[in-house]
Amino acid sequence: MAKATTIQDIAKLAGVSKSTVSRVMNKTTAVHPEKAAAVIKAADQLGFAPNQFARSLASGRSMTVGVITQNLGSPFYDAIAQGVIAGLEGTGYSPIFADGRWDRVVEEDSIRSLQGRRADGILLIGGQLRGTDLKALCGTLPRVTIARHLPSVQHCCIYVDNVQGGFLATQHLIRYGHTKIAFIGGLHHHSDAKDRLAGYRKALAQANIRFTTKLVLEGDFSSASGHAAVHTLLKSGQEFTAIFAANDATAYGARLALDQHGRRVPQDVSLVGYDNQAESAFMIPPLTTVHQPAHQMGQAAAAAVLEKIQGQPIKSRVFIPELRCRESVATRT
Amino acid sequence: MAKATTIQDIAKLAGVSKSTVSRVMNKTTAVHPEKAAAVIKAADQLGFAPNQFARSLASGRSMTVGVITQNLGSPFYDAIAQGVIAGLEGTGYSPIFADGRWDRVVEEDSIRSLQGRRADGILLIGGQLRGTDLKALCGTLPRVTIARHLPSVQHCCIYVDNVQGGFLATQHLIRYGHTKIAFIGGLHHHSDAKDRLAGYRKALAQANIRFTTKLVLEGDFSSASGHAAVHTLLKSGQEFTAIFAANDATAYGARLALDQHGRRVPQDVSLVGYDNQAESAFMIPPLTTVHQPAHQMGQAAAAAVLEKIQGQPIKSRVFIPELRCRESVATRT
DNA sequence: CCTTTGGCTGAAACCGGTTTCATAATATCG
DNA sequence: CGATATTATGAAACCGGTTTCAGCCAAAGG
Repeated sequence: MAKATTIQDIAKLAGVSKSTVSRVMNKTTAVHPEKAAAVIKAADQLGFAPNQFARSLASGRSMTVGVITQNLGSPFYDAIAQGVIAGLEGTGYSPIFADGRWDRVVEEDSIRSLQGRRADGILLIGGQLRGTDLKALCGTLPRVTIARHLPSVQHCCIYVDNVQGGFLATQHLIRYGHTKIAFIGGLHHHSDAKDRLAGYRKALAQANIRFTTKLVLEGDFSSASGHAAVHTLLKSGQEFTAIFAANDATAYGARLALDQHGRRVPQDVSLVGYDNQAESAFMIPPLTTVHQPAHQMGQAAAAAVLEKIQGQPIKSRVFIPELRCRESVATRT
Repeated sequence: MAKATTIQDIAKLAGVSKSTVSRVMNKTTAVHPEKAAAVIKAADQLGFAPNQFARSLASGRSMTVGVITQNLGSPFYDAIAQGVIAGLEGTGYSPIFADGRWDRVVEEDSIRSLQGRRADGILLIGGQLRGTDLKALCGTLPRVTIARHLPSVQHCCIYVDNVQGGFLATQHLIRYGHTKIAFIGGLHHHSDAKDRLAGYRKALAQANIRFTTKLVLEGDFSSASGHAAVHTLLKSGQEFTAIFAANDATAYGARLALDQHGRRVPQDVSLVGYDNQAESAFMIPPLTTVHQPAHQMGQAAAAAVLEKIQGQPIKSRVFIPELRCRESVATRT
């Protein structure tokens, strides 16, 4: 590669010292307008792009925030990541991504790598590490956790109330007269899935409906698992008139299986999902689901970590999910 | 933040010079085993994480490849990005992402920013910039374009044959007896959409079916646009027995609109999409669509740019799309 | 007219590594 | 045993910026 143009080249061309060039670029001190103009002209002419490494090394700030994702590809987490990008836009900070792949060891490596890159702050989307591990690993490095609630008080978390979401979905079905409501969960060690199940149980209890494990199926947040779960459920002979799926993808699979067994939605079986994935509004019938303000959470988290970098104290924030009523729920016949 | 430990601290603790520490860390030259052990022990003790900025500044290599995306959130482009991540895994190189947002100016800024971060290579997923602009901007910096075909010879492109994809989809419908096939396109300035339309026309011509603009609708790759297009089509009174949608999202919208107008799929109208999005296999009925090996393309591109960084010459590569037959196409009645 | 104030500016130190170079210590060889 | 080849190592230069510091010069004040 032809060596990139440096601040020194510009200084020579503009007939000033490199200190002056730096001052023009950063507007740290007033410089004579005439010289400033010459510098800018020279920079333009040479197509100058300051070496971020040198800049960061010298200033101590990297102007980046590390974002740890868990296997992109899930609509909910993708939306959060986009919110983060949007929230960082125009702030001078850039995100650098590292993938944690829902694996404790990989996640730890990712954080170390981000530290090596001297990220000014860290944003964790989901993740496996415990609060204490994080603290040990990051020290005083500003960090914010998204879509996960860590009990530790001083740790800032931006998350959704999944218990409430599960409650809303189930309550909605109960209001339509359903009492035999199946729940297709997610991975049982995943806290979101556990919380949604808790919300489901809470709604049941409030309506004096007996909870039975026979109506809770294990899934893994995939459409295939929803499909399989409905097969299992139908084969079990257990009666049900409604299904609450732990996420929309699971609901899609469930919907297909129901169709394949001649059960109509919503006439025979009502269905509620979770996530309000883009495709859900165009399912047949359009899927009633629980909306999570993923994009806003991402933005809020970006703003939060920036504030923390600036030394301001920040507090955790819980977002409230909302039910999006469409056409996959009907009164029990 | 408490100042991080530096190579100098370790040198002092281990009683050697910083050159020696560097040598131990990088295994560039043999050092006395005893001293090496002392260095390693000191590094461990102090929890040393080398400053990537200093390292990159000194060595001139950043060990990163810049990836320019266009508004994450589209399944096809997301899959490519994941392929890139997978392809870089274990190579020592990390991806840094920058969003081009399908905007020429933003894209140019992104490239500059990546140059500022001294990326060793650049991977462009989609994008707006012309080949000559790119060349002017990047100079000799290794770069590979994914999912777009630039005429310039020396420019390496990893892309799919969209004409062939459009051809396959349309031919499939023709084989099932359809002659009145509507096409719901994408943005008409988008080359993928244009190519798919060209494939559609090619299949029609080969079967001696007259092409009419009355059966091609303008969409924007969104479900809403597919939904609207079908409304328009039905209102126009134009007869049709099949629809080829420029992507799966569009097909979802079309499917819903058909349902709302009492047209059954596939009995009344056959439907083919494009992208083989994850949800498509769980649509009702499961959607026949054109599969693009997005993940593999991402991996191939990552491998290509790495080779180019190592100075090896690389050539463009075109991937062939495949039809995934499911249940949304039936013989014309 | 001389001193003080204040705005600009360049020289130089510094950030934390890598890498070159010279040198001291040791090994090999005739 | 003396000369030469081979290691191992530290000193110092360097990467490309930022930032401190001192100095210059012009305007303001006494």
